[in-house]
Amino acid sequence: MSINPQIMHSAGAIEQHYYAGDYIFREDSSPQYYYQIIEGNVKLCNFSNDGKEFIQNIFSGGSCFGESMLLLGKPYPVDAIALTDSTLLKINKEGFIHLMGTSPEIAIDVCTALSEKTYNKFVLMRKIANKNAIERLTEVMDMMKEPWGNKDKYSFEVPHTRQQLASLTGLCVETAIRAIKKMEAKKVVKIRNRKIYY
DNA sequence: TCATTAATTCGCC
DNA sequence: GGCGAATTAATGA
Repeated sequence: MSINPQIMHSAGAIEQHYYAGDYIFREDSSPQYYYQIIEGNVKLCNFSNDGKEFIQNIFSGGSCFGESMLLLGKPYPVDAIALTDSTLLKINKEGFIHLMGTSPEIAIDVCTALSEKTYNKFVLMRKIANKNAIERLTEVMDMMKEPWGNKDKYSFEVPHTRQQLASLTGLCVETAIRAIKKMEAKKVVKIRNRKIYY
């Protein structure tokens, strides 16, 4: 669910390239753009004072982000960081509002994308609360696997490091690793070359 | 290829 | 469960 890149271009959107680790925007800064990913992966996250991070969300090609804060006019509550080298399409507030005004389809697409993210957030929050490490990781992997066509066991290679999985679930790395090993023993996942298959 | 850095794992408390 | 150290993989010169 995202806006046709050509339409965005004609409305004044610009492409911007980011290298892995680059900040796209920072917490507390003021929202300027609607972003759509052409290529690459982006995470939205927070860092606590002691340096630990909590990943709110990870987006890949075709996804968009920043729309909720753009219209709200409040400072960003998260950092956005490129996980891989990424190309993004961004459009400023005026252009974005204009686009929404010219086409009901686009407005609906944007709303749908936003709803989807909100929905996933709710699901994830509910699953992550009050559960042990194994269950949290299972839920996160379920959500990541869902858009993947192949539902077979072990068909899905988890595209994140253990660090990232831990940051997504609010666990520490060691706990995540221990849980993943138990999951392997229970035949929930398979590990090959440190890659996790679910 | 070697050196540096990041990720993972393990032992210990 | 968390800390520090050891091991392994990835990255860059």
